[in-house]
Amino acid sequence: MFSKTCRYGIRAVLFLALNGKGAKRFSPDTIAEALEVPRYFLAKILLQLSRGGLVSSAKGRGGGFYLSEENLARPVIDIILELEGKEFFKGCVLGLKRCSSAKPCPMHFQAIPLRDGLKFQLENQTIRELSNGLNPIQILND
Amino acid sequence: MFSKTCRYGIRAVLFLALNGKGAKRFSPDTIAEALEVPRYFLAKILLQLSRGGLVSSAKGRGGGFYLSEENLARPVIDIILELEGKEFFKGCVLGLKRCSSAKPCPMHFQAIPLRDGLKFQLENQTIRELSNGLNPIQILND
DNA sequence: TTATATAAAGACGTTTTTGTCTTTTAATAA
DNA sequence: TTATTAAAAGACAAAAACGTCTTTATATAA
Ligand code: FES
Ligand code: FES
Repeated sequence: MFSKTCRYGIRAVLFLALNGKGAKRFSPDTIAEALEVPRYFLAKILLQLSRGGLVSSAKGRGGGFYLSEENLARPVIDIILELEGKEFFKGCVLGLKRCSSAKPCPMHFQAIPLRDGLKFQLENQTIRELSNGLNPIQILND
Repeated sequence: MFSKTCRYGIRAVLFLALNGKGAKRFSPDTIAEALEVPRYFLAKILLQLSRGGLVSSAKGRGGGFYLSEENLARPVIDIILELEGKEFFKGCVLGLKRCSSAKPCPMHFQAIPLRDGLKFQLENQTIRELSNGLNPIQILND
């Protein structure tokens, strides 16, 4: 479904949402240890998310990653588009050049409504909303 | 969504379903040219499908790939399970060790119903059914 | 029996994804 | 100002996915 990059990224963002009360900052190492994911790899993902405006960061002593109000107000889908690419929810599931109900491939009407359904949900839910009422253990590996 | 292996494989199976009236056989080259996919790569995919009992083949002069009655009666999902692996429709979309509604990850209730919906459709549709009423151009690239 | 056509097997190469490590830049505390 | 801390940048490497090619086995036709 999602790449490891994307899976780690979503969980890291939610980790920040759940633990960041009071302007706390977190290093990639701290997050990676909590989520049990490769630390250097996660550091790169956080950097990419930072470039995409999905997370905020501060350099130097006392610095680290965190979520600003703006970050929290972003729709969840933006995490996925940033890490999987802008085309993730576009195009034919069988890889054909065009995708339309006018000339549908054999799987079009089975797959596209479901994909569009997920897309709609993620477009209309902010990171804050997704993290609300979430138990911190829900992003942990066991 | 699907890997290239899986996308090429599904289209190749449907090519055989649509063109195989009258016990015709097709070489990987013929199929690859029609579908505009890499021929040697497709040959490997067809071999894997053959091992999985999704397509049939005959060696030697006049041989090639085709679909038997048994092949046509297989559910569409088996193509995907063969080429993506048996775990494709299983497990947590965020990669967590366990997936259950008892301890759901943040995306569980958004993603799992949709995935299960697609799974159910593909389990309950045979290759023959999927190919019925299909226009051959629907598996072509343009 | 011989030539030919074809799948099967397997070696090899390229690209993308995933993962690791070191060096540089910048912010803060003392 | 100096030491320390932490993100940013970038080099490197392993694994998986994607793709190509050659050789071998086998069935059919002549
Ligand atoms: S044409 Fe293939 S998914 Fe729409
Ligand atoms: S727990 Fe993640 S999808 Fe079910």
